[in-house]
Amino acid sequence: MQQKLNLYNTLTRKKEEFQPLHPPFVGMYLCGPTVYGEPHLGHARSAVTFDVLYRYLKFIGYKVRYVRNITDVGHLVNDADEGEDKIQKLAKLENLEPMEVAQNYTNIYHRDISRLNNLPPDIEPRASGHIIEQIEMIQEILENGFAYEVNGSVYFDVEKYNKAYKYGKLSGRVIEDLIGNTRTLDGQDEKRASVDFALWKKASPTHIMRWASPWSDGFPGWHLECSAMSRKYLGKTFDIHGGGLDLMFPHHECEIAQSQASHNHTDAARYWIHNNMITVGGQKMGKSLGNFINLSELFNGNHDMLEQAYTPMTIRFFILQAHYRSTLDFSNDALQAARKGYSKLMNGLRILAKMDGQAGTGEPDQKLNEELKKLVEDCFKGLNDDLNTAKTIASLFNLLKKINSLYLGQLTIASITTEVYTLLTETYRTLVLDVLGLQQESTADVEEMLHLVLGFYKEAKDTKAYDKVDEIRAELKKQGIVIKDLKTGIDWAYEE
RNA sequence: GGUAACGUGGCCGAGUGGCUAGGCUCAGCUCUGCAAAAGCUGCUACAGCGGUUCGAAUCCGCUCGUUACCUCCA
Repeated sequence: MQQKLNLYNTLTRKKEEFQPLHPPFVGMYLCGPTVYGEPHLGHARSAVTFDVLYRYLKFIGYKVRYVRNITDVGHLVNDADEGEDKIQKLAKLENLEPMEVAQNYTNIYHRDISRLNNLPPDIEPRASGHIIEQIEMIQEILENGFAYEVNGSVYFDVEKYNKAYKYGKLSGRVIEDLIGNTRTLDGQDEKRASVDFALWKKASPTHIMRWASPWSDGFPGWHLECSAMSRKYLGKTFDIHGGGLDLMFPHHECEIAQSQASHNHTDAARYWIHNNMITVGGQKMGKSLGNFINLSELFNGNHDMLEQAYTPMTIRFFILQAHYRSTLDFSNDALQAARKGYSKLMNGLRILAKMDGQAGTGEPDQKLNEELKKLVEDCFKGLNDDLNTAKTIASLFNLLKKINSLYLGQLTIASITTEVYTLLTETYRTLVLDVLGLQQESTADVEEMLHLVLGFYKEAKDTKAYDKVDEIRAELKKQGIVIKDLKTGIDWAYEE
């Protein structure tokens, strides 16, 4: 590997050089969405952050298996609902099959997330498709003595686990504090301790999402799927586990406990990576506060908080120009600035394409060549330093300044060696397109453009400039468009 | 209450001891038929108060303010 990637590991609270367990292979698991609602800006941040990590790992030579789950079962609404499934609750309201709801939101998630040019994961397992694996895992935990059964439900014994291992090592939680602070919990709960969490819940008679198990007809606990599925596809120990910062506790903490209690007594993932939240006026954007903006709303501009629509690439750039571990504040101003920054970066690509083949034809300017090499190196420094895309984008802008100057002749392109020129263009193109995953977004409207061209066409006909008329026809035909001179006016059609 | 963060110029946002972050906005200049684009220059910074240090936005303490997690949450 040419590049040394350092990543901040939540487990150690330090930046560490990334070294996979079995190079050149890398296993990466990301907690995906619970499909009971449309994806919002927060989902996008998580997806984009880990998409860039995925892309960069592949770019520096690793063979990556990227697993991102779909949660379509198991999350509880809250304690008061006594085990009613989030997805099921919605299904009842809308009179749909639970799986229909899950499928619908899964489709929307795929649609919106892919518009942001996120690569699809290599495996996208569904919780409902891995009930058997989850049951097996519960059995292991029971056999190892870290769980107990009550009335057909199985709970994880956190206090017992804490004596053998240490519960709370990811989030820095101390179990005594947790117990002390949750004493208000209802007394009729089946759990031995408030900190215990469900591995299997017996379904109430009205609960329609249910599966058979050795304990009861029921459904798996809400942290289990990730442990079971990451293990199935990545192994008992794998390299990277990612997710939003809000999943660190209790979700990821419970995952660690489950994995450790069920097998080998080793950590499941070696590097735990967490992206920070999107905020609105300093407050977390989230479901509970109701201050979230769905991706589809961002794309079409239909939301009270939006002054206009923003394109997918504007959103992607907006996310990338901040470091993933910082909170990122949403505002229209920030998005409008992102749009311009994005366009600027894209214009650089167009200019580069026009300059090919002009370098190395004159006397090399040693100083300039060295300067350019350094700017190229800077671009990678950012990525290697805990995936600091903000830094990398700043470096790309510095590089772009030189590219623009070369293009305008303020710097002499002939004095750049072909070697440096290749390095420069390759770096710029690769980082922008392949690693940051930005893509050209056409703002031009074909109909509008044609309207303009047909105006010139009519003008040429009116003035009997038939050379011009023929030329316009020929050029449009190359684009697969034919002009139709009708009695009623001028029209066009796609060539058949 | 427990735990963990954060507070950077008009806006967004990097930066952990000394070297220009960057983008957007604004002003000026170059270029230009006029523009635009691009380049160059400039403008408001490191919440406050102390301390450590030759030197701090960066380390330490206190004060003020904001937030996150502790319940589902990307």
